[in-house]
Amino acid sequence: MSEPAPLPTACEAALSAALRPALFKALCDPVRVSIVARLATRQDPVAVSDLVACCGIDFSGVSRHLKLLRQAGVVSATREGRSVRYSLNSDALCQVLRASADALEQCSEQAG
Amino acid sequence: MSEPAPLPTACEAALSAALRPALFKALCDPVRVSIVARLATRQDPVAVSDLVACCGIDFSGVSRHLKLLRQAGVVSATREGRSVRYSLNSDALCQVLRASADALEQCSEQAG
DNA sequence: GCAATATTTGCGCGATGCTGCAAATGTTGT
DNA sequence: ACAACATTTGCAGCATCGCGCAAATATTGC
Repeated sequence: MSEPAPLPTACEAALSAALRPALFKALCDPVRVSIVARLATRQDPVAVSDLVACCGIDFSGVSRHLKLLRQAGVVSATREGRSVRYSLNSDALCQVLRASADALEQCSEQAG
Repeated sequence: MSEPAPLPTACEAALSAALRPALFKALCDPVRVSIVARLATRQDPVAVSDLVACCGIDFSGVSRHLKLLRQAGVVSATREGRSVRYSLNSDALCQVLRASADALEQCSEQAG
């Protein structure tokens, strides 16, 4: 009874939950993608001022993008002296992307 | 010479290319996610009118969302009589999501 | 406390996005 | 050709987003 057979509705709900708009919203802007790409290549956290170069926009804009990415769980911030250094949550991000793919795959397997 | 050693820049570019904003833009709207989730549970293509129920918005809006999803390569459309039936490109979508995760992973492995 | 440096936040502007309504387009059957 | 049904597109309103500039906040060193 704890397993009333997986209904189509169940995996649909699971997929709907896995595909969280907030995450994709974080990755749908070119500037944010370039920030993520930049952070991905650095093991050590990077200061905001070092990210400005790869973005082509003002300090403030970069800071805002980073805030959004942080709120989406994509990056983490730690203060170090005067500067705030950001790092990419690679593992978490990979996991979420793969979980989305898995949920999708499971749905379509079950459907067909 | 064809392999000048993989620079950090190379995987950064690869990741930047893998994380195509257009795809994520397609998935950053709740209505579109529900459409994708709905289509994922159906092996056979679904008509627009059958998708309206799960969206809570007007016909026209659903049609527009489907257009955007189609342009992003997420769904495919085929006309069948009066109606146009949409189906999810599950395999392609899975592949893109996993490719993103792989590119990300490769970058962070190379970095650290 | 003050100046210097690094980042965040407030504000306003222009661009983009989502929506409903109505009109246009495509398709079938009479 | 015409009516009925399904979908798409044009239009306008409203919200949200991304941006630069300037002001505010945080931290360090004198």
